[in-house]
Amino acid sequence: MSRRGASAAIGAALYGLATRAARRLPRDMSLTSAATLATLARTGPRRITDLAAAEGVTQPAMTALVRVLEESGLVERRGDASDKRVTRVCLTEAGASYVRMRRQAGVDAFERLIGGLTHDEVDALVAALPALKHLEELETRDRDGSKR
Amino acid sequence: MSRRGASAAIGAALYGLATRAARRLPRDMSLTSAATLATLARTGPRRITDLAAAEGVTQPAMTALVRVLEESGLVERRGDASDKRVTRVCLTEAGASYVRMRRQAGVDAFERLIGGLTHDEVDALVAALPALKHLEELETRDRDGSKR
DNA sequence: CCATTTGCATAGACAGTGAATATAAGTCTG
DNA sequence: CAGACTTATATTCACTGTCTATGCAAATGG
Repeated sequence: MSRRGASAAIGAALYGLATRAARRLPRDMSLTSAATLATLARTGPRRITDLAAAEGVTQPAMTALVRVLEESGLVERRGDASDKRVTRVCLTEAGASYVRMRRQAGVDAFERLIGGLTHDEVDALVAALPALKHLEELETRDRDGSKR
Repeated sequence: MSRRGASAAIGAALYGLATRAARRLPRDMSLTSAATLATLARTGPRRITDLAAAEGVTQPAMTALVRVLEESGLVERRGDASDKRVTRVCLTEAGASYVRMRRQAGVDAFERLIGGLTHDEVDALVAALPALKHLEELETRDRDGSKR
């Protein structure tokens, strides 16, 4: 297969898998809220505007979202000493715990599917692990870069 | 790596990739609407209740969703001759075209990311293609099966 | 036939989101 | 250092998507 054809085939397979996986995510919380908690877990406290840009929503939407998360005890608001306009949003222990549980549920769902693969197929995926992790890193960088 | 550890590592990588990909999907339409159109493109005309179960929403939600899609010209309602209660929802040519465009956009996004991989990484993904397609098939079957 | 079941539509309520705007704090300019 | 501008967040209003509860018409089974 040509390199170009390979990209198209891999892209199609990953797109199909990703769209199907997206439909199975738990709906006890909006996708944006879950993504925001995951971002906080990954990068530490952030300001509202920063989070809004990272998740691709407007600032008012993020303000409302943070208010709900705060009422649920998943995040805390903390003022910034050097700039009193700023609200720093911090993950609480309950929030961190929620992120871990949700992530584990997603990983478990994939593990169940992997259980239906042949031994050779699992081996092939193990060999492709560095590539998958690299793709994830490239995606993260691409998103962060294009928003700033 | 043990087979068990392998599943966990692959699951984590795929989950991470899927959740990141989900956030980049176009937002000109709800996830459910896009998924419904994709289901219609994949399996042909379906009745409302059937679509609601397939997408994991209630029947009233699917009724409302189909109404919007119909107003946009992406689907058509057709009565069923043998059972006059039934509404068969059919994809129009415009709807099929939208599904193709959206899918292509998603595939393109992955292709761009794949362009940042090394040659060896691409080779590994090509070798894992059958496994990825098998996973997609397992997921589809799992969802269809658990809802009926 | 009449009661029940099935398939879809409607009504009412609520969460999430965006656009426009308000408020308050910081920063710059002359 | 006073006033204008910019930045960070909050508020308001409207709209969409979803749910639960319910209504209605067609099919089905004694």
